[in-house]
Amino acid sequence: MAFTVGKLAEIAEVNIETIRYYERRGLLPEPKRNESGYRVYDSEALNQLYFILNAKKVGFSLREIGELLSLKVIPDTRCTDVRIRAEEKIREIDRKIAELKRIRRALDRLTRACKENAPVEECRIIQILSNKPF
Amino acid sequence: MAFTVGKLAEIAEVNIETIRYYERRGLLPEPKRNESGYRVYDSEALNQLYFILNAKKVGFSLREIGELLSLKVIPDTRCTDVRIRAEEKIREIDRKIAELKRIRRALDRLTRACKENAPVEECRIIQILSNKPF
DNA sequence: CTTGACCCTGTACCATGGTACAGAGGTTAC
DNA sequence: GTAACCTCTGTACCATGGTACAGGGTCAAG
Repeated sequence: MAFTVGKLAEIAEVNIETIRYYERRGLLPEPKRNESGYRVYDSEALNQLYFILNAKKVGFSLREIGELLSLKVIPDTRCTDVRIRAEEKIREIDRKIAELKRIRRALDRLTRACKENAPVEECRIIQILSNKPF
Repeated sequence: MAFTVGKLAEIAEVNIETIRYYERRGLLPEPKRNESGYRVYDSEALNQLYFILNAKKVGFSLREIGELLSLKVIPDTRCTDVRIRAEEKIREIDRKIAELKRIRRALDRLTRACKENAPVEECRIIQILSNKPF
């Protein structure tokens, strides 16, 4: 139930430096220290680390994760406050998907403009991209 | 038909430092200089700058743009060689879209787990994210 | 002939998310 | 008791894509 930083890193499958980095960023609380000044973590710290890693996986930046974590300390915070952020993130992801689809269509048009065997000087893809954007 | 760097920046609507940065990165050729050592650009340089900006917009990194540009100098390059890169980029974008959709679904599940008025200590979103990832 | 608006080079700095030391000290195994 | 391995702090470095000076020179208007 008590880990050193190396053990925590091993369990969470994360670089040891990353843990110290998260601590510096204020995402992990400063842990207790043993007599030699070594960091001593408990399972709560492990869960908070998992939270950071999972929140990252669903698209939150470290700054946003910090904000989510600080909600916990603000008195009278409701689950809704967390949910609102998740919903805003969903909208952000939807915007990104739309943007990527737009790009995908543009690339599709470009590849269709390609006359396979033309020398690169006549490459329609390059020509189109060399024009002033609208 | 001959611009200074400031004029080029104005026409292409890009920061003047960005142009010098692209030159350092080898994306823009070193331009001619006038008697005072000022950079002198022509419309070909403008088109190459447009190419960089447009290629960026369709998702190519500056490194990849450099590779596309160097295709032009390799003898016997065909338009297909450019097209192949565009198609690889399409696949990359498709992977990104799929990943974002996966994330979106995960966030959807999380928000549905939320019991609106629960205090943050009982927040299901936070609880789920605090578990070991699969 | 001075003021303002350019341009030059070189270097430092920004965000983001880490990673990699160096140089010191602590712990464990044989 | 010493080698191998852990941890500590502090700082530097990585990629990516720029942006912002400082401290100089140049040029056009009035």
